[in-house]
Amino acid sequence: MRDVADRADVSKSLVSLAYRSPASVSPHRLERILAAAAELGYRPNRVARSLNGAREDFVGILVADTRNPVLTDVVESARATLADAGRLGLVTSAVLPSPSSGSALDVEVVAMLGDLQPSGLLVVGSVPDMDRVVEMTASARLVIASGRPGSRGGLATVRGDDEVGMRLVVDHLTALGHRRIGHVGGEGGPVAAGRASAFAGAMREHGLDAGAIAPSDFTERAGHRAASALLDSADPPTAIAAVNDLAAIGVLAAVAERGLSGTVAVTGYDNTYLAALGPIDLTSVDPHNDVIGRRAAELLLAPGHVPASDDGVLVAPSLAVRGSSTTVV
Amino acid sequence: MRDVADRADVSKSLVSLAYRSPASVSPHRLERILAAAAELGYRPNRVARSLNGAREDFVGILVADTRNPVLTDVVESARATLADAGRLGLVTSAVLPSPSSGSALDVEVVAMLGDLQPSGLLVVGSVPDMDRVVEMTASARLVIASGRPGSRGGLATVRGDDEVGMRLVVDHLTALGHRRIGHVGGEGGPVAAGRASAFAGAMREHGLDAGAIAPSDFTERAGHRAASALLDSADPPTAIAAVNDLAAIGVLAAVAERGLSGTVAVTGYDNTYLAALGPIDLTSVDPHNDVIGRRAAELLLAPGHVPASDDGVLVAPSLAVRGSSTTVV
DNA sequence: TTGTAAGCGTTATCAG
DNA sequence: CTGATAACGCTTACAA
Repeated sequence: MRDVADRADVSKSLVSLAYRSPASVSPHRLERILAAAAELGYRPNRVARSLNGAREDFVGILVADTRNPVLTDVVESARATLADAGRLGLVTSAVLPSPSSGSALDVEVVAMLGDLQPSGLLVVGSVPDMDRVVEMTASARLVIASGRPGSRGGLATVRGDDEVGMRLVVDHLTALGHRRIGHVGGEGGPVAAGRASAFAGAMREHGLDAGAIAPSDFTERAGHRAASALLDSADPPTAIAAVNDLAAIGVLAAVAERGLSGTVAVTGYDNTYLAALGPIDLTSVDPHNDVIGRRAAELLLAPGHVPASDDGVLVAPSLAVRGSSTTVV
Repeated sequence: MRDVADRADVSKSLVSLAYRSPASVSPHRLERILAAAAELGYRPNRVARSLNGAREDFVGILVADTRNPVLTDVVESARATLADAGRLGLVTSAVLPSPSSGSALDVEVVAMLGDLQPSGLLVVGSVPDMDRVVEMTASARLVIASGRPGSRGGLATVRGDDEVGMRLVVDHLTALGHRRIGHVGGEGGPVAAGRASAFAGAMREHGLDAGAIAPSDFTERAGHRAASALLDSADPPTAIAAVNDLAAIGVLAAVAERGLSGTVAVTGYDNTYLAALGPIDLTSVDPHNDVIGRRAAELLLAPGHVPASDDGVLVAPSLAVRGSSTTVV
């Protein structure tokens, strides 16, 4: 910085000022400063900036699971929104596989991010030990996207409206004439639990029996097993709504094994690119992850305090109808 | 740090030393220091550490595409290896979608990472503008995993051996009796080009004609179109080796549309979880991304200079045989 | 606008 | 092991 100042024949302070508030530097000196910087290949050191108390002008993005396509969709959309606003988004992976509980917060990474003093923090997905995160990044405005519903009160949250999503599914299936509809899911975390109860609620709204819920988590194998149980029961459903796309693929296999393809309708959830693949062709609820990411980034960018309503922002999903649910009963 | 020193009744210097080389601090003082730190909730500020010239004891991981499952597999494996060695791995997304060329280096992120003075840098995938990256992170030892083959000379590289991979495919298919084998791929970058020429080489080794290469990139749609061209030609192949799993899924669809399922063998590449899905059941080359990630991390961890052989480290793949290629001709 | 000086939290050096 | 001091690259406050 001193070199730039010398070359531009101004003071070190003015160089600093030139980057932080260019407007308050006279145009001709500003130009000289930027020219000198360009010649010297100078750019302000962001780390040094972070060292003094002031919050830095960037947003940290903490991802719970880098392999989950739902989360990476949200992340990329948020990042693009931040970039459009000229704000840097630093994505980091927050979770490390642990021998004991399967996965744990990567404390070191979060600590480092906290030391960087980001002005905002976007947590994408369900990160363990949120209390720790909040504590270590106290400087930042916090928004959670696609996280555990209602895990921590008082935190701003943006997520898909699973109530509406499941209602779309049940509306669609009943419109096709289905009455005996099963659900495969409910296990593996609060998201699954929420979708199961949303399913039950939607069924009741239609005056239908919501008893046929076969426990499954988010995996293909579990979906297959749960669907097998439903299909082999005394009163098998004519349609099955799965908790996500992967489980739905397991359901499709169970249906195919019984020669029921095209007879039993199947739906997934999340509308990942899996659902659109030719051999799969799965009707699925699209939570609009891009919108979730964008809204979350906008909350972080907005001036003032982040509104921390209890429910948070709910993004309305839509239904992507495909071949797996075209049978009319 | 001063507070900890006071509480533990030692000098500030010793607290610093306690964290950087615990062995050189007498056990009983060390214990007192750690106890004081725990009570005060103190941890060394990593950012302040990075500010003075010395390289920091962590590795930055730059990912070219967070949505590419091949790359995230490599990243997670590298991260786990680093964690086992007690080394922090900070994953960041290096590429931002750009209006012009589709995607561009996120210079700000790389600059920030460079300012953090990582001791090592792992670049996963093909990142644009590597010269820029090298320049901005001069402090770090650099290793590239799963990157463009031979893009930049003199850089340490770890990647899958596509020569061997394609030979495994052709060996497998010829063992099943196939003679007319087509390839779908060759477009979309140097990886595709390399696989296409590896395919041609393997065919020649078997004394077969390698002429049937239909241009396709890594997408399902392109795979479908290319396979359609092959299958509708005068002398259609009895087996098709695709450049990756997604293109292979397009190939499967083209095969199915012509009522040739079970007759025409299909193989993919990368052995992503797609290939293992029930309705897809695709034979695929497994590049062992976990090994690639681990080897890359080990290069970074090893003492001394990173060996920068021109070819770099080649990891031998294996073949995951599934239903899509069980037909015996 | 300028120049000066203090401060951010650490590490490094060095004489005691 | 201590204590003091300088340095890392920047921001900020203040007096000129």
